[in-house]
Amino acid sequence: MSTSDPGQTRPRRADAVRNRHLALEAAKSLLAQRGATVTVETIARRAGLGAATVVRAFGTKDALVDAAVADLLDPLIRRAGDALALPDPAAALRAFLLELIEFQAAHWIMSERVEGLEAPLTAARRAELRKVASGLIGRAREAGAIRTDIDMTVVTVMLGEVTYAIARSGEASPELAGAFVTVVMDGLRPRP
Amino acid sequence: MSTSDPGQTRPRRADAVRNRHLALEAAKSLLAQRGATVTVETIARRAGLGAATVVRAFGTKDALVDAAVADLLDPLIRRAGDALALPDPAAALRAFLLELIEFQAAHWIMSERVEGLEAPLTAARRAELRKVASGLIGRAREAGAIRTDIDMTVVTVMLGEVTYAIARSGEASPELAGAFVTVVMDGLRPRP
DNA sequence: GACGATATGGAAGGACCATTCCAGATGTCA
DNA sequence: TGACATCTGGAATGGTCCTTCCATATCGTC
Repeated sequence: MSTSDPGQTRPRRADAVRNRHLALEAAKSLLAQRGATVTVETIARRAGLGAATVVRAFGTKDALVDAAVADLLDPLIRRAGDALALPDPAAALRAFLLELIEFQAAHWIMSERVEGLEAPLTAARRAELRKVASGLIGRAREAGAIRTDIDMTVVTVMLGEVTYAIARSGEASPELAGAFVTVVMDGLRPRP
Repeated sequence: MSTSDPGQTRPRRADAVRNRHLALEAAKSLLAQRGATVTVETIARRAGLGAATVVRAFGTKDALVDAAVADLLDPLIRRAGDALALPDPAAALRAFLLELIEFQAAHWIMSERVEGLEAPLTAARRAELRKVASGLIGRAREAGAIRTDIDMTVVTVMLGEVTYAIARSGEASPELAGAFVTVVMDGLRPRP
């Protein structure tokens, strides 16, 4: 389902497009701040719209959340791609981990279980992110910066869960994040 | 407010005591399995009681959850205490971490944010657990098994969050848990 | 500028859930 | 065994929230 479907359905009215955008931005901001418990009513008020309008623009609240989270993930994916261009693979991985922690700490909704929630857009972005992260890890491994006695997919899962955890803990101070990344990177070094 | 208050109020009736126990056991089991979203009605049905009876036995659903989670934590605290008696501090810490992961993986509710939930009983148990864990970490540190360039409270927080994260990830396979503990323990070793 | 298609939002609908009520059942104690 | 305080659970209550309705407003086009 792409944004425009020329030939069959008429294009949506300009105000509908604008309102959809307003709703999405409001949702992104509030979901990041307060998580998935924000009510549609709250999102609508922030966007300066009626609750009915917000829901109608996406079909259901769940679809709105899906779209908003997917949108939030976009810049993170882009920055992970940028890290792939850095010359030092180990430094790139370290930088990415720190960014991941910062991102998750700044986006409350990222730390919520979304059990059984139909979220195709979010799932696709997560897959993309995982792919880029695997690239970073693989590159560090090829460069000899990561031990090979542990399966690479295990390392990938581990880093994902673990940055999540650190981000979630209290205030996720830079000190804690730094110490954590140091410990894990050291632990991942090939054993002498 | 202690369980018995002799001299003032009469002791509770035997059936009330028994039903409270049934409700608590049902709650423990269901909370571990499905998390805090289980309804009072579900717990009541499992316990073979009416929903009103279950709520009345604890005052509110939140109080019931608090009591149940506190109860679930008890055996874990006991086993952590046992680990303190092991001769090798590093091995004791490692064993405790593995147990912690297994415990959290087996108890869904342990991985839920309980934001703003009044939970004095649970808070007390968590404090106890943290104390024992600090003992384990401190002992390993004194034995020279843990680097000293990272603040010990940071290490404590880190290990807590991080076992949580690993437990939460998918099925928390023993393989993943083992790899994770290995990496973190290696990363925590004093740098050569 | 006018007309039809589309969009809006306040209000109503409907689902879910913790908690309270109360009439009847059950334990407790003399 | 009888009297009475306590306890029980089905039903009622009150609250929250997503979603749908529909009369009104706005847009797009001719």
